[in-house]
Amino acid sequence: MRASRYFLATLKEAPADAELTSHKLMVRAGLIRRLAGGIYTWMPMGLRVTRKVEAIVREEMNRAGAIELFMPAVQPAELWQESGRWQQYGPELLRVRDRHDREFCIGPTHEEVITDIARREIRSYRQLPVHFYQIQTKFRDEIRPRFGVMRGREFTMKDGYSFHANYGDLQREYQNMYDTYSRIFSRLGLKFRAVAADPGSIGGTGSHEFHVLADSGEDAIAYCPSSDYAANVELAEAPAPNASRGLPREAMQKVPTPGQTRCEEVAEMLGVPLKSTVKAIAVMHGKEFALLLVRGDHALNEIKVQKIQAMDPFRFANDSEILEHLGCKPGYIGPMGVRAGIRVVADRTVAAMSDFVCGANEEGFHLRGVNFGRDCPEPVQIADIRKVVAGDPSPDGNGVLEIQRGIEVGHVFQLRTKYSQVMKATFLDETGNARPFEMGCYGIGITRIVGAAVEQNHDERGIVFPESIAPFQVALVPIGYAKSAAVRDAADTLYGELTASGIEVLFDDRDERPGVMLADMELIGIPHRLVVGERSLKEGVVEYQARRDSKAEKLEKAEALARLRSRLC
RNA sequence: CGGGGUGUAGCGCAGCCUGGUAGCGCGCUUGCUUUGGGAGCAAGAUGUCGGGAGUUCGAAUCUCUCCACCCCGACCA
Repeated sequence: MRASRYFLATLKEAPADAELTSHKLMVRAGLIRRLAGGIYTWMPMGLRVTRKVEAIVREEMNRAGAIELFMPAVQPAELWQESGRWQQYGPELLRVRDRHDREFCIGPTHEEVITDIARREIRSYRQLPVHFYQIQTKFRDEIRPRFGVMRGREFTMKDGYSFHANYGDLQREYQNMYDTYSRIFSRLGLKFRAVAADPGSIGGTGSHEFHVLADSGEDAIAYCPSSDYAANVELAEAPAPNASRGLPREAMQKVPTPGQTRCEEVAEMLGVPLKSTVKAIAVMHGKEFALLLVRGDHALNEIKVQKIQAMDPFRFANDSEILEHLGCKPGYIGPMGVRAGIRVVADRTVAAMSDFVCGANEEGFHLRGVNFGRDCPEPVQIADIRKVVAGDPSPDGNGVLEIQRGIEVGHVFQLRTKYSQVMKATFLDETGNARPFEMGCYGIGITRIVGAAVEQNHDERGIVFPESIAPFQVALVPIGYAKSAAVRDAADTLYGELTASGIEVLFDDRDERPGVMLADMELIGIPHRLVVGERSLKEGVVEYQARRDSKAEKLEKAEALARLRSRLC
């Protein structure tokens, strides 16, 4: 491709609304342009990248035996009412009406449509198993779109749905997809990790997420370096401490802590370790008020709370509810002297603490030397309600956990019969009985992968695309293209030879100043670069530099060609 | 939805406090010079100062209101 006939949309400065590095770089490199909040145009250069991601995903899905189809983006409300999600999904589902006032939604996902296809088309176990997938535009009206294409409202997703006669076969396909996804992310050239996940609102049982590792990722992953264990921190279990609770040593004592409302502040003021404080979090479950206790240096895991009995759903109590039930404002609350009937749920770690510091339920005061049993009642309920932290023992019993951050780019679920049952999608088994399909569901965020790839691979000069998804493989930069016949001849010839070998070349024939061309090629992140100029031509060489190299290498033209061919063809 | 912030040329910003001719850098157009890391000189074009209402002789500037966007918290590929 000659740059003079293409469309480069590079920018020196990033728009002010971009926060994340990858977002800034994608805009600056001319990959994307924002149309509205969370809605982006894929510019020519960016589209080339997404097409490459799609191609790899498509190839591997086909290899794995899945069959591509294409479902409508606009879906009738009736289907969603049938599955119950028309009510459940909430405002994230973009609902529209047609001219006859019939209701539709713009599909955020396609379980309903594919289940409808299956119940119409598949009648016998002889037609099973089958796995359909598509690469399609989804729309989710996110509460807060951000990070450019990483959390957009409109995005491209590969979603696949498999149908099976029995659970065993679903498990086989689940493993097949787990392996396929691992191969896809490896081919994309990304550092990633597969982790056990919370099945979340889509429902079902087994579930794994695939995360591209990046410090700016929105998710935290707990993993164990000495075993295979890896899980989203939302899910990772914090085992009960080994040591049993120590005996009380201190007498309980009320201490003034004016203005100190956070555990950190109280610990510092009293000169005690943060680990010996207890943080009380007031929540409401319907009309019921409850107190959750976690150690001062731990964080509440809301997903785990959601899962404990009679706590789903819950929300944080507001100041007036706290005042009503504890007679105190937040910042000084604790389990001491709470009215009977208020449920106190202690984290496992807290339950094993003695001589701890907590709020006195009196503004400006905390208590130290507090002990369960002696000073306040034993907690009504003990549960795992905190987020794991680095250094926690691994739930599989091998070593300790580390935490790293990731960007979720893939998710595999075992849906089982969640949709087939409510939507009456059945087949006849060997004995002639109608049974609901066992279903699996497998998603990959195509456009998010592009953002994640940039987030994981960039430097101060711009994007460093993995070879597999770079918009072009080679940047050919002639210096003095218009002036020098020698340069022009050499560059044109090289361009012809590379192109003839099937190599994708961005030939910068704009006759810009060298700095402009080099900076643009680096910003866009093209992995290989050849510079042709009079200076090097006189020495009979061209200059080759890989995007990550710090210096150019002088190579004879034939050698440069041979090297690129052996690498890229 | 709650809390914080920003809207001025295509992009990045100043001007606003203290009302009085709409500015700077980049980009864009034309010409000349330049040509190995985002050129120099000269000449130019581009604005409902987010919208509306109000105060005032006069509003980018003060007041009210609406809107959009961004950042921090509840969602997910």
